[in-house]
Amino acid sequence: MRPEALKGHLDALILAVVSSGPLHGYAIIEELKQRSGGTLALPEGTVYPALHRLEAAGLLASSWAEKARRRRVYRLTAKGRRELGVRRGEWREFSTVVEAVLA
Amino acid sequence: MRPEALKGHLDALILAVVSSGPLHGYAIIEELKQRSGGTLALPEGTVYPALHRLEAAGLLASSWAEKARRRRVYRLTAKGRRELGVRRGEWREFSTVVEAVLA
DNA sequence: ACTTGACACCTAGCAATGCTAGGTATACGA
DNA sequence: TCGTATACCTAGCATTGCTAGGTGTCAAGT
Repeated sequence: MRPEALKGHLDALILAVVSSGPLHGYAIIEELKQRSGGTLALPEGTVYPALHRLEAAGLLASSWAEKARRRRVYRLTAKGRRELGVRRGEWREFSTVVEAVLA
Repeated sequence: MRPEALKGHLDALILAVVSSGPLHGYAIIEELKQRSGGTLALPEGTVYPALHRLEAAGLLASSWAEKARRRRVYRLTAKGRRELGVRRGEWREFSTVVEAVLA
């Protein structure tokens, strides 16, 4: 899969993963790999900046884990949850349109 | 729909539209609007550069229409037809993955 | 005759974003 | 001890859709 295919949709995927419960960055990468059956093996250089972007936008909030390894744990904010809903709707519309044109 | 959603998928949409028969640029824009039920109202500044890109990549070929208005008519090359097949497959995979993660 | 709008093409420069490639550091098993 | 996995980070690049501007033709309305 070309990397460009993901553009504009990564944020929604991350929000969806974090909506199941707080996760740290590395675990988010693993979870994306898992849920996609291995297809979505995103490099850290893709995901970490995206997390910072989402936090700056107020859609995620983070804190350093007290124990164990140095981990920044992200959780969904109320705004992030609303945005996830919007993005899911947008995905519906987008995929419907693409299907219609490609068919 | 955010414009970024389209990124990386526009080429496939254009190839699909042209695969039904040669069309000039403006008509391609109209056809995309039509097939998407009005959702895909793409500005010329998006489509024309994309057409040049696709022609430079050897996926489309063009010629000026002899009669009537000044029109550059695009048609699919053999390479373009193959690429369209690849892109359709890629879309399948991509949308499956997104569904799996968003669900 | 003039004006408006649709048709039809083009491009420079911008903004967003995923990736490459590099860096740092800890923990654990061979 | 040495490699591998875990875990974080960033600068700079390449791609790409869009904005905003430009040119010109043609038909219809006033």
